[in-house]
Amino acid sequence: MGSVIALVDCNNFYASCERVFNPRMTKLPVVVLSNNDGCIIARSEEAKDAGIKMGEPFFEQQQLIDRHNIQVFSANFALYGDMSNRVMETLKGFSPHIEIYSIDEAFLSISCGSGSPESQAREIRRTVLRWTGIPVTVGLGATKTLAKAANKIAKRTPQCEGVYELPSTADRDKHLEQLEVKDIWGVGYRYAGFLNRHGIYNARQLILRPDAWIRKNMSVTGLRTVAELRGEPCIRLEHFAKPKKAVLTSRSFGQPIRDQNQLRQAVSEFASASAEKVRRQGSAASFVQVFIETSGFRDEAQYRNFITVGTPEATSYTPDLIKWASAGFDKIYRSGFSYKRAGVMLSGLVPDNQVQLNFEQDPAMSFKKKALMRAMDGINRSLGRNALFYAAQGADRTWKMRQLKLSPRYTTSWNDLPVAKA
DNA sequence: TCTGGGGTCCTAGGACCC
DNA sequence: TCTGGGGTCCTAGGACCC
Repeated sequence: MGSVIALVDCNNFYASCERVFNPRMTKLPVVVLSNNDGCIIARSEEAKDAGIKMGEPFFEQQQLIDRHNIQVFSANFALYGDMSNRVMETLKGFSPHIEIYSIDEAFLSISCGSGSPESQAREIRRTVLRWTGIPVTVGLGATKTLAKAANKIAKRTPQCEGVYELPSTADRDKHLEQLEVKDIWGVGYRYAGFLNRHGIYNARQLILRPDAWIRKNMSVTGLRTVAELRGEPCIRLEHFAKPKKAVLTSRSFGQPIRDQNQLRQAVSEFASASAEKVRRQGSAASFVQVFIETSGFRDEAQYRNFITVGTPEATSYTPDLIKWASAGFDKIYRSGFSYKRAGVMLSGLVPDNQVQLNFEQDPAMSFKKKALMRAMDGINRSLGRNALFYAAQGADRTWKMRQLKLSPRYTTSWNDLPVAKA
Protein backbone atom coordinates (compact mmCIF):
# COMPACT_ATOMS: atom_id res chain seq x y z
CA MET A 1 0.00 0.00 0.00
CA GLY A 2 1.08 3.54 -0.30
CA SER A 3 2.48 3.85 -3.80
CA VAL A 4 1.35 3.68 -7.37
CA ILE A 5 3.15 3.49 -10.69
CA ALA A 6 2.91 6.45 -13.06
CA LEU A 7 3.80 6.22 -16.72
CA VAL A 8 4.66 9.66 -18.06
CA ASP A 9 4.68 9.74 -21.84
CA CYS A 10 5.48 12.77 -23.98
CA ASN A 11 2.75 13.49 -26.51
CA ASN A 12 3.91 13.12 -30.12
CA PHE A 13 7.39 13.73 -28.79
CA TYR A 14 9.45 14.55 -31.89
CA ALA A 15 6.70 16.71 -33.35
CA SER A 16 6.33 18.50 -30.01
CA CYS A 17 10.09 19.16 -29.87
CA GLU A 18 10.01 20.83 -33.27
CA ARG A 19 7.11 23.00 -32.17
CA VAL A 20 8.77 24.23 -28.99
CA PHE A 21 11.13 26.31 -31.12
CA ASN A 22 8.58 27.18 -33.77
CA PRO A 23 5.71 28.79 -31.90
CA ARG A 24 4.17 29.77 -35.22
CA MET A 25 3.41 26.10 -35.69
CA THR A 26 1.52 25.64 -32.47
CA LYS A 27 -1.72 25.02 -34.30
CA LEU A 28 -0.32 23.75 -37.58
CA PRO A 29 -0.03 20.04 -38.37
CA VAL A 30 3.56 18.80 -38.09
CA VAL A 31 5.25 15.55 -39.10
CA VAL A 32 8.79 14.31 -38.52
CA LEU A 33 10.59 11.98 -40.93
CA SER A 34 12.93 9.09 -40.21
CA ASN A 35 16.57 9.19 -41.15
CA ASN A 36 17.04 9.66 -44.85
CA ASP A 37 13.64 11.35 -44.95
CA GLY A 38 12.16 7.91 -45.53
CA CYS A 39 9.13 7.35 -43.33
CA ILE A 40 6.86 9.35 -41.09
CA ILE A 41 7.84 8.65 -37.49
CA ALA A 42 5.95 11.35 -35.58
CA ARG A 43 2.77 13.33 -36.12
CA SER A 44 1.11 16.14 -34.24
CA GLU A 45 -2.58 15.69 -33.39
CA GLU A 46 -3.55 17.86 -36.33
CA ALA A 47 -1.50 15.69 -38.68
CA LYS A 48 -3.19 12.57 -37.28
CA ASP A 49 -6.57 14.19 -37.81
CA ALA A 50 -5.61 14.95 -41.39
CA GLY A 51 -5.23 11.21 -41.92
CA ILE A 52 -1.43 10.95 -42.02
CA LYS A 53 -0.40 7.42 -41.13
CA MET A 54 2.41 6.39 -38.81
CA GLY A 55 5.40 4.65 -40.35
CA GLU A 56 4.28 5.17 -43.91
CA PRO A 57 6.76 6.23 -46.59
CA PHE A 58 6.93 10.01 -46.88
CA PHE A 59 6.52 10.05 -50.64
CA GLU A 60 3.27 8.12 -50.42
CA GLN A 61 1.79 10.73 -48.07
CA GLN A 62 3.10 13.70 -50.02
CA GLN A 63 -0.24 14.65 -51.59
CA LEU A 64 -2.04 14.62 -48.26
CA ILE A 65 0.78 16.65 -46.76
CA ASP A 66 0.53 19.31 -49.44
CA ARG A 67 -3.24 19.44 -49.25
CA HIS A 68 -3.25 20.11 -45.50
CA ASN A 69 -0.22 22.39 -45.46
CA ILE A 70 1.57 20.02 -43.10
CA GLN A 71 4.97 21.16 -41.82
CA VAL A 72 7.65 18.56 -42.47
CA PHE A 73 10.89 18.04 -40.53
CA SER A 74 13.83 15.68 -40.99
CA ALA A 75 14.67 13.80 -37.80
CA ASN A 76 16.91 15.89 -35.53
CA PHE A 77 18.00 13.45 -32.85
CA ALA A 78 20.48 15.85 -31.27
CA LEU A 79 17.55 18.12 -30.45
CA TYR A 80 15.24 15.31 -29.29
CA GLY A 81 17.90 13.77 -27.07
CA ASP A 82 18.55 17.06 -25.37
CA MET A 83 14.86 17.82 -24.89
CA SER A 84 14.43 14.34 -23.46
CA ASN A 85 17.10 15.04 -20.85
CA ARG A 86 15.28 18.20 -19.81
CA VAL A 87 11.99 16.34 -19.40
CA MET A 88 13.63 13.53 -17.42
CA GLU A 89 15.46 15.95 -15.11
CA THR A 90 12.16 17.65 -14.41
CA LEU A 91 10.52 14.31 -13.59
CA LYS A 92 13.29 13.40 -11.17
CA GLY A 93 12.08 16.27 -9.02
CA PHE A 94 8.84 14.39 -8.41
CA SER A 95 10.14 11.00 -7.38
CA PRO A 96 13.54 9.47 -6.68
CA HIS A 97 12.14 6.18 -7.98
CA ILE A 98 12.23 6.64 -11.71
CA GLU A 99 12.98 4.43 -14.67
CA ILE A 100 13.75 6.21 -17.93
CA TYR A 101 12.13 3.75 -20.27
CA SER A 102 12.70 5.39 -23.63
CA ILE A 103 13.51 8.75 -25.13
CA ASP A 104 9.99 9.95 -24.36
CA GLU A 105 8.72 7.79 -21.51
CA ALA A 106 9.45 7.24 -17.84
CA PHE A 107 7.93 5.14 -15.06
CA LEU A 108 7.75 6.81 -11.65
CA SER A 109 6.80 5.29 -8.35
CA ILE A 110 4.59 7.84 -6.67
CA SER A 111 3.84 7.69 -2.97
CA CYS A 112 0.36 8.54 -1.86
CA GLY A 113 1.59 10.58 1.08
CA SER A 114 1.61 14.05 -0.43
CA GLY A 115 -1.68 14.45 -2.21
CA SER A 116 -3.59 11.91 -4.25
CA PRO A 117 -1.69 10.29 -7.13
CA GLU A 118 -4.04 12.01 -9.53
CA SER A 119 -3.33 15.48 -8.18
CA GLN A 120 0.39 14.73 -8.29
CA ALA A 121 0.06 13.57 -11.86
CA ARG A 122 -1.65 16.83 -12.80
CA GLU A 123 1.16 18.76 -11.16
CA ILE A 124 3.70 16.75 -13.15
CA ARG A 125 1.92 17.65 -16.36
CA ARG A 126 1.77 21.34 -15.57
CA THR A 127 5.42 21.51 -14.51
CA VAL A 128 6.87 19.61 -17.46
CA LEU A 129 4.89 21.77 -19.87
CA ARG A 130 5.97 24.99 -18.19
CA TRP A 131 9.63 24.08 -17.87
CA THR A 132 10.23 22.32 -21.19
CA GLY A 133 7.31 23.16 -23.47
CA ILE A 134 6.54 19.47 -23.93
CA PRO A 135 2.99 18.20 -23.26
CA VAL A 136 2.81 14.84 -21.47
CA THR A 137 0.16 12.28 -20.55
CA VAL A 138 0.21 10.38 -17.25
CA GLY A 139 -1.27 6.93 -16.65
CA LEU A 140 -1.58 5.59 -13.10
CA GLY A 141 -1.93 1.97 -12.01
CA ALA A 142 -0.80 -0.69 -9.58
CA THR A 143 1.70 -2.22 -12.03
CA LYS A 144 3.74 -1.00 -14.98
CA THR A 145 1.40 -2.76 -17.40
CA LEU A 146 -1.63 -1.14 -15.78
CA ALA A 147 0.06 2.28 -15.84
CA LYS A 148 0.69 1.76 -19.53
CA ALA A 149 -2.93 0.81 -20.03
CA ALA A 150 -4.12 3.87 -18.11
CA ASN A 151 -1.89 6.07 -20.23
CA LYS A 152 -3.41 4.62 -23.38
CA ILE A 153 -6.90 5.34 -22.15
CA ALA A 154 -5.93 8.88 -21.08
CA LYS A 155 -4.51 9.63 -24.51
CA ARG A 156 -7.65 8.76 -26.40
CA THR A 157 -10.15 10.23 -23.93
CA PRO A 158 -10.11 14.04 -24.09
CA GLN A 159 -12.16 14.36 -20.90
CA CYS A 160 -9.22 12.86 -18.99
CA GLU A 161 -7.19 15.98 -19.73
CA GLY A 162 -4.00 13.99 -19.81
CA VAL A 163 -4.36 11.97 -16.61
CA TYR A 164 -6.12 8.66 -15.96
CA GLU A 165 -5.92 6.28 -13.03
CA LEU A 166 -6.99 2.66 -13.21
CA PRO A 167 -8.64 2.04 -9.85
CA SER A 168 -7.02 -0.53 -7.60
CA THR A 169 -10.38 -1.74 -6.35
CA ALA A 170 -12.13 -4.87 -7.48
CA ASP A 171 -14.00 -3.12 -10.26
CA ARG A 172 -10.74 -2.39 -12.06
CA ASP A 173 -11.44 -5.37 -14.26
CA LYS A 174 -14.47 -3.66 -15.72
CA HIS A 175 -12.27 -0.79 -16.80
CA LEU A 176 -10.03 -3.22 -18.65
CA GLU A 177 -12.88 -3.84 -21.02
CA GLN A 178 -11.99 -0.50 -22.59
CA LEU A 179 -8.59 -1.82 -23.58
CA GLU A 180 -8.27 -3.81 -26.78
CA VAL A 181 -5.72 -6.61 -26.64
CA LYS A 182 -3.66 -4.97 -29.37
CA ASP A 183 -3.18 -1.96 -27.07
CA ILE A 184 -1.79 -4.00 -24.19
CA TRP A 185 1.91 -3.48 -23.45
CA GLY A 186 3.53 -6.77 -24.41
CA VAL A 187 0.88 -7.85 -26.90
CA GLY A 188 1.98 -7.11 -30.42
CA TYR A 189 0.55 -7.58 -33.84
CA ARG A 190 1.02 -11.37 -33.90
CA TYR A 191 -0.45 -12.18 -30.51
CA ALA A 192 -3.33 -9.74 -31.02
CA GLY A 193 -4.31 -11.60 -34.17
CA PHE A 194 -3.99 -14.92 -32.40
CA LEU A 195 -6.12 -13.76 -29.46
CA ASN A 196 -8.78 -12.33 -31.74
CA ARG A 197 -9.02 -15.64 -33.54
CA HIS A 198 -9.77 -17.19 -30.17
CA GLY A 199 -12.51 -14.69 -29.44
CA ILE A 200 -10.46 -12.54 -27.07
CA TYR A 201 -10.74 -8.88 -27.91
CA ASN A 202 -10.10 -6.91 -24.74
CA ALA A 203 -7.92 -7.04 -21.64
CA ARG A 204 -10.72 -8.21 -19.40
CA GLN A 205 -11.36 -11.27 -21.54
CA LEU A 206 -7.64 -11.98 -21.55
CA ILE A 207 -7.19 -12.00 -17.77
CA LEU A 208 -10.01 -14.55 -17.45
CA ARG A 209 -8.04 -17.14 -19.39
CA PRO A 210 -6.30 -19.87 -17.39
CA ASP A 211 -2.57 -19.47 -16.75
CA ALA A 212 -1.72 -22.75 -18.49
CA TRP A 213 -3.36 -21.57 -21.68
CA ILE A 214 -1.49 -18.26 -21.58
CA ARG A 215 1.79 -20.02 -20.84
CA LYS A 216 1.34 -22.45 -23.68
CA ASN A 217 0.44 -19.88 -26.28
CA MET A 218 2.24 -16.72 -25.19
CA SER A 219 5.21 -18.07 -23.21
CA VAL A 220 6.32 -16.76 -19.84
CA THR A 221 6.40 -13.18 -21.04
CA GLY A 222 2.68 -13.41 -21.82
CA LEU A 223 2.08 -14.86 -18.38
CA ARG A 224 3.82 -11.89 -16.80
CA THR A 225 1.76 -9.45 -18.82
CA VAL A 226 -1.48 -11.10 -17.73
CA ALA A 227 -0.42 -11.21 -14.07
CA GLU A 228 0.38 -7.50 -14.24
CA LEU A 229 -3.03 -6.78 -15.74
CA ARG A 230 -4.54 -8.62 -12.78
CA GLY A 231 -2.71 -6.20 -10.51
CA GLU A 232 0.20 -8.39 -9.48
CA PRO A 233 3.54 -6.63 -10.04
CA CYS A 234 5.97 -8.81 -12.02
CA ILE A 235 8.05 -6.25 -13.87
CA ARG A 236 10.20 -4.20 -11.55
CA LEU A 237 11.06 -0.57 -11.83
CA GLU A 238 14.67 -0.49 -13.07
CA HIS A 239 16.19 2.47 -11.36
CA PHE A 240 19.61 2.08 -12.95
CA ALA A 241 20.04 1.77 -16.68
CA LYS A 242 21.37 -1.70 -17.42
CA PRO A 243 24.41 -1.75 -19.68
CA LYS A 244 23.50 -2.72 -23.21
CA LYS A 245 24.46 -6.18 -24.40
CA ALA A 246 24.93 -5.12 -27.98
CA VAL A 247 25.23 -1.85 -29.83
CA LEU A 248 24.28 -1.26 -33.44
CA THR A 249 24.85 1.58 -35.87
CA SER A 250 23.22 1.26 -39.27
CA ARG A 251 21.96 3.59 -41.94
CA SER A 252 20.22 3.63 -45.25
CA PHE A 253 22.07 5.65 -47.82
CA GLY A 254 20.76 8.70 -49.64
CA GLN A 255 22.19 7.24 -52.85
CA PRO A 256 22.85 3.57 -53.54
CA ILE A 257 26.54 2.61 -53.36
CA ARG A 258 28.18 0.24 -55.78
CA ASP A 259 31.84 0.95 -55.09
CA GLN A 260 33.66 -1.26 -52.60
CA ASN A 261 35.84 1.51 -51.20
CA GLN A 262 32.96 3.85 -50.61
CA LEU A 263 30.96 1.14 -48.92
CA ARG A 264 33.96 0.22 -46.76
CA GLN A 265 34.18 3.84 -45.68
CA ALA A 266 30.56 3.77 -44.59
CA VAL A 267 31.16 0.54 -42.67
CA SER A 268 34.20 2.15 -41.02
CA GLU A 269 32.10 5.11 -39.98
CA PHE A 270 29.49 2.80 -38.42
CA ALA A 271 32.20 0.85 -36.62
CA SER A 272 33.56 4.11 -35.25
CA ALA A 273 30.11 5.29 -34.11
CA SER A 274 29.40 1.94 -32.44
CA ALA A 275 32.80 2.00 -30.74
CA GLU A 276 32.01 5.38 -29.26
CA LYS A 277 28.70 4.14 -27.89
CA VAL A 278 30.45 1.14 -26.38
CA ARG A 279 33.05 3.35 -24.68
CA ARG A 280 30.35 5.63 -23.35
CA GLN A 281 28.94 2.78 -21.29
CA GLY A 282 32.40 1.62 -20.22
CA SER A 283 32.35 -1.62 -22.21
CA ALA A 284 34.56 -3.44 -24.65
CA ALA A 285 33.38 -5.65 -27.52
CA SER A 286 34.24 -9.29 -28.18
CA PHE A 287 32.45 -9.56 -31.53
CA VAL A 288 32.04 -7.32 -34.54
CA GLN A 289 29.15 -8.01 -36.88
CA VAL A 290 28.92 -6.35 -40.27
CA PHE A 291 25.98 -6.47 -42.63
CA ILE A 292 25.35 -4.98 -46.06
CA GLU A 293 22.22 -5.15 -48.17
CA THR A 294 20.59 -3.95 -51.35
CA SER A 295 17.27 -2.12 -51.30
CA GLY A 296 14.66 -4.85 -51.23
CA PHE A 297 12.18 -2.41 -52.73
CA ARG A 298 13.90 -2.19 -56.06
CA ASP A 299 13.25 -4.43 -58.94
CA GLU A 300 16.86 -5.47 -59.42
CA ALA A 301 19.41 -7.99 -58.19
CA GLN A 302 19.24 -8.41 -54.42
CA TYR A 303 22.04 -9.31 -52.09
CA ARG A 304 22.33 -9.28 -48.34
CA ASN A 305 24.87 -10.86 -46.10
CA PHE A 306 26.42 -10.53 -42.69
CA ILE A 307 29.50 -11.80 -40.96
CA THR A 308 30.59 -12.08 -37.35
CA VAL A 309 34.24 -11.48 -36.52
CA GLY A 310 35.62 -12.33 -33.09
CA THR A 311 38.18 -9.87 -31.73
CA PRO A 312 41.33 -11.43 -30.22
CA GLU A 313 40.52 -9.67 -26.98
CA ALA A 314 37.58 -7.47 -26.06
CA THR A 315 38.30 -3.91 -27.16
CA SER A 316 36.75 -0.50 -27.50
CA TYR A 317 39.64 0.95 -29.49
CA THR A 318 38.25 2.44 -32.67
CA PRO A 319 41.18 1.67 -35.02
CA ASP A 320 41.07 -2.00 -34.03
CA LEU A 321 37.32 -2.21 -34.45
CA ILE A 322 37.51 -0.50 -37.84
CA LYS A 323 40.17 -3.03 -38.81
CA TRP A 324 38.00 -6.05 -37.85
CA ALA A 325 34.89 -4.55 -39.42
CA SER A 326 36.72 -3.83 -42.68
CA ALA A 327 38.18 -7.31 -42.81
CA GLY A 328 34.71 -8.79 -42.34
CA PHE A 329 33.25 -6.45 -44.89
CA ASP A 330 35.77 -7.44 -47.57
CA LYS A 331 34.73 -11.06 -47.10
CA ILE A 332 31.03 -10.46 -47.70
CA TYR A 333 31.20 -7.70 -50.33
CA ARG A 334 30.15 -8.75 -53.83
CA SER A 335 30.54 -6.40 -56.75
CA GLY A 336 27.74 -5.65 -59.16
CA PHE A 337 25.07 -4.71 -56.63
CA SER A 338 23.59 -1.37 -55.60
CA TYR A 339 23.83 -1.31 -51.82
CA LYS A 340 21.29 0.71 -49.90
CA ARG A 341 22.03 -0.08 -46.28
CA ALA A 342 24.82 -1.29 -44.04
CA GLY A 343 25.55 -1.54 -40.35
CA VAL A 344 27.99 -2.61 -37.66
CA MET A 345 26.96 -4.31 -34.45
CA LEU A 346 29.30 -4.76 -31.52
CA SER A 347 28.36 -7.55 -29.14
CA GLY A 348 29.76 -9.76 -26.43
CA LEU A 349 30.13 -6.54 -24.44
CA VAL A 350 32.08 -6.82 -21.20
CA PRO A 351 33.12 -4.18 -18.68
CA ASP A 352 36.20 -2.49 -20.04
CA ASN A 353 38.14 -2.82 -16.79
CA GLN A 354 37.71 -6.59 -16.74
CA VAL A 355 39.20 -7.28 -20.14
CA GLN A 356 41.55 -10.23 -20.15
CA LEU A 357 44.83 -9.04 -21.57
CA ASN A 358 46.49 -11.23 -24.07
CA PHE A 359 49.84 -12.19 -22.55
CA GLU A 360 51.72 -10.97 -25.60
CA GLN A 361 50.16 -7.61 -25.18
CA ASP A 362 51.97 -4.66 -23.75
CA PRO A 363 49.91 -3.18 -20.89
CA ALA A 364 51.40 0.23 -21.58
CA MET A 365 50.03 0.08 -25.12
CA SER A 366 46.57 -0.72 -23.87
CA PHE A 367 46.81 2.26 -21.53
CA LYS A 368 47.86 4.52 -24.41
CA LYS A 369 44.96 3.33 -26.55
CA LYS A 370 42.49 4.18 -23.81
CA ALA A 371 44.00 7.60 -23.27
CA LEU A 372 43.81 8.30 -26.98
CA MET A 373 40.14 7.31 -27.12
CA ARG A 374 39.34 9.47 -24.10
CA ALA A 375 40.98 12.46 -25.77
CA MET A 376 39.21 11.83 -29.04
CA ASP A 377 35.80 11.43 -27.39
CA GLY A 378 36.37 14.62 -25.42
CA ILE A 379 37.17 16.63 -28.53
CA ASN A 380 34.22 15.24 -30.43
CA ARG A 381 31.91 15.98 -27.53
CA SER A 382 32.92 19.60 -27.38
CA LEU A 383 33.43 20.34 -31.06
CA GLY A 384 30.69 18.18 -32.51
CA ARG A 385 30.44 14.64 -33.75
CA ASN A 386 33.18 13.59 -36.13
CA ALA A 387 35.22 16.76 -35.56
CA LEU A 388 37.96 14.13 -35.42
CA PHE A 389 37.57 11.01 -37.49
CA TYR A 390 39.66 8.29 -39.07
CA ALA A 391 40.88 8.35 -42.62
CA ALA A 392 39.22 4.97 -43.15
CA GLN A 393 35.85 6.66 -42.76
CA GLY A 394 36.59 8.76 -45.83
CA ALA A 395 36.22 12.51 -46.08
CA ASP A 396 33.78 12.79 -48.94
CA ARG A 397 30.74 11.15 -47.25
CA THR A 398 29.23 10.16 -50.56
CA TRP A 399 26.83 7.91 -48.70
CA LYS A 400 25.39 10.52 -46.38
CA MET A 401 21.74 10.67 -45.49
CA ARG A 402 19.20 12.81 -47.14
CA GLN A 403 17.91 15.38 -44.66
CA LEU A 404 16.28 18.10 -46.65
CA LYS A 405 14.08 19.45 -43.90
CA LEU A 406 16.45 19.52 -40.95
CA SER A 407 15.70 21.98 -38.18
CA PRO A 408 18.57 23.74 -36.36
CA ARG A 409 20.12 22.10 -33.31
CA TYR A 410 18.62 24.81 -31.14
CA THR A 411 19.80 23.45 -27.81
CA THR A 412 23.07 21.67 -28.53
CA SER A 413 24.95 23.98 -30.90
CA TRP A 414 25.88 27.59 -30.18
CA ASN A 415 25.58 28.42 -33.85
CA ASP A 416 21.98 27.27 -33.88
CA LEU A 417 20.84 29.04 -30.74
CA PRO A 418 17.43 30.61 -31.28
CA VAL A 419 17.53 34.40 -31.44
CA ALA A 420 14.83 36.57 -29.93
CA LYS A 421 14.11 39.56 -32.13
CA ALA A 422 12.78 42.80 -30.73
C1' DT B 1 13.91 -52.53 -39.77
C1' DC B 2 16.01 -51.38 -35.77
C1' DT B 3 18.23 -46.82 -34.40
C1' DG B 4 18.45 -44.74 -25.65
C1' DG B 5 18.11 -41.07 -22.57
C1' DG B 6 19.60 -37.47 -20.46
C1' DG B 7 22.06 -33.12 -19.87
C1' DT B 8 24.19 -28.42 -21.63
C1' DC B 9 25.34 -24.97 -24.74
C1' DC B 10 24.71 -22.31 -28.79
C1' DT B 11 22.19 -20.24 -32.55
C1' DA B 12 18.47 -18.79 -35.48
C1' DG B 13 14.25 -17.06 -35.56
C1' DG B 14 10.30 -15.04 -33.71
C1' DA B 15 7.99 -12.24 -30.56
C1' DC B 16 7.99 -7.80 -28.41
C1' DC B 17 9.31 -2.67 -27.25
C1' DC B 18 10.29 2.41 -28.53
C1' DT C 1 13.21 9.16 -57.85
C1' DC C 2 11.78 8.33 -52.58
C1' DT C 3 10.32 2.85 -48.02
C1' DG C 4 13.97 4.27 -40.26
C1' DG C 5 16.94 2.75 -36.53
C1' DG C 6 17.98 0.48 -32.22
C1' DG C 7 17.21 -2.69 -28.74
C1' DT C 8 15.47 -7.12 -25.44
C1' DC C 9 13.90 -11.69 -24.28
C1' DC C 10 12.27 -16.48 -25.13
C1' DT C 11 12.06 -20.94 -27.46
C1' DA C 12 13.00 -24.75 -30.42
C1' DG C 13 16.19 -27.46 -32.33
C1' DG C 14 20.83 -28.97 -33.40
C1' DA C 15 25.49 -30.16 -31.79
C1' DC C 16 27.84 -32.38 -28.57
C1' DC C 17 28.80 -35.02 -24.39
C1' DC C 18 28.37 -39.01 -21.26
